[in-house]
Amino acid sequence: MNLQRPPPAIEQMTPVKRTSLSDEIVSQIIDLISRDVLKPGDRLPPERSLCKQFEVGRTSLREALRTLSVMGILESRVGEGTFVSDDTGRYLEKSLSWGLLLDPKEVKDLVETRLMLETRNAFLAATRATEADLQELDRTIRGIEASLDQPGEFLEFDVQFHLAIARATQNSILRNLLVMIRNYLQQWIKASLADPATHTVEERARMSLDEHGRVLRALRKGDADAAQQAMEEHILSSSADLHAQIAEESGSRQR
Amino acid sequence: MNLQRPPPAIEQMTPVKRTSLSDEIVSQIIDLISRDVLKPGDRLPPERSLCKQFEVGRTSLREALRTLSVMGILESRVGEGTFVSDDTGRYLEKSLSWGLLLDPKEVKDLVETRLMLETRNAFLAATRATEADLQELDRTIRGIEASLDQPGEFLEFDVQFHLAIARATQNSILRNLLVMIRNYLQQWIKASLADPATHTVEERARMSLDEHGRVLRALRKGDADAAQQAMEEHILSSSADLHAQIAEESGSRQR
DNA sequence: GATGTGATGATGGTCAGACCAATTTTGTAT
DNA sequence: ATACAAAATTGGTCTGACCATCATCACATC
Repeated sequence: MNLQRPPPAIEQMTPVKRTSLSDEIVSQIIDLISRDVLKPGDRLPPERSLCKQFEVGRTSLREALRTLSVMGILESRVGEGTFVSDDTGRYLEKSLSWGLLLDPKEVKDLVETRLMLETRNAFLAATRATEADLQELDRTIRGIEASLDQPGEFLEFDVQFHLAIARATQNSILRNLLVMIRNYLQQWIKASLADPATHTVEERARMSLDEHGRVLRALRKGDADAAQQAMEEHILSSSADLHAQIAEESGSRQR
Repeated sequence: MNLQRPPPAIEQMTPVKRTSLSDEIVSQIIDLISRDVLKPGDRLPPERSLCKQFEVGRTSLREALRTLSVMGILESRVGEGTFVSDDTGRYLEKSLSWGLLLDPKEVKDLVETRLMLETRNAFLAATRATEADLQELDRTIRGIEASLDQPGEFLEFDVQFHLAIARATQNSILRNLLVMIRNYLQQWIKASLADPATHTVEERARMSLDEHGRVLRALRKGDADAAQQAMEEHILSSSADLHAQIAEESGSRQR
């Protein structure tokens, strides 16, 4: 049939796609969100209204909403409505709640990817961080200091610190990638904090505080290489516990 | 207002959940897959049969299938049926690409991200590439050499070369990220090849051939630093034309 | 006036039956 | 056997209906 086709699998995602109705709606809504027409927390019109607006049946509309819910972009609550999720990227938690676990190999890849992103972000942030960025970093590090014995809050400030650095790079793509990878790893990070197999929570927290401080000092000096190196040490240090955690769980996969 | 909130975010996921019908089906199917009752490539019974089996309406059944499709676990093709995806675990890359969809993509940021990914991939590939990987790289570089005057084919081999390096890292996440970024940039790369504003197509092609050769030699020697540096030079070199292209078009951005 | 309470409406979740479009399978003619 | 057309299969979509949950508000109670 189709003869001269030597270059077969050029994994492209672009080819013409007979877009189904629901997929069309999905991309429209994503577009609205990315252009800030729809902001996190916003409530969408009720399904029956959207049907008329998109000129589709409720089935297609609901498939689209379902898709976006699975992706963690929307949340539906019966009797209330459908809302734009506060933090997009919760996708992983959903997968996990269904018992879908990443195998250890992929976690290793995630850590490796995170190491690359964090170090590069630190490097770039060192030469681009604005005064506002630095003050934000100050705030988060004080938050870390004040919550050494409260794992929940500590973790939150920890995320904020890394996020602030990502923002300071002024590169939204790098930031997005980092946030995404971080979300994937979040559960293991939580677990490694809760499990005193290696360090106690507070030990780990103090080490983090110290390491974060080093990163921030390098950023303040605008020393890109130092910032990169400090971040690398921090990631490797905090990943060590994580690796132990993974080794522990591998094999005891229930699901 | 709400001051008295000492124990605020004890983010627990335990609360009772009124599982919707479709979610129930989702977890049942996932269970079947994880117990190898359903294997990759297997075809599921038609929807109407599954409805009777689960004793639910087709709506709920389809929502479940849709969910699993979004997660990359199932694939539906009209007229054929629904199949268990060959490689479960694609849900990772899927969500990664969605995350990027949520943000307008700046070319400058894309190039910067690509530089990071390509150099890091080259670095890792130098110590991990198998003999098969290296032979694949040989093949593509010979393809580049043979198509210096055919922009279409040349571009194809160019993509293959970088893809082969990404595979050699043995890190599927890094590979996926690279493919994704590359896809976003592809249109600009094409344009910069077609537009002789800076170099002729063949000049550009010959430079690329040379640079690619340098990268490959470093990989063969297993010299990670050299590979990284060669790749960095290559990306910067090939991005130079691209930047010119962008400067040319800047202002005429649609979307 | 503050507080509980019940009715009402809005909204997401589910169902049943039908039709459409793409694909496969079957049947028939060459 | 081969080629082509008809029929059956299957996922995609539409319509209209009903249910369970939640928000709202008027009303009765204290």
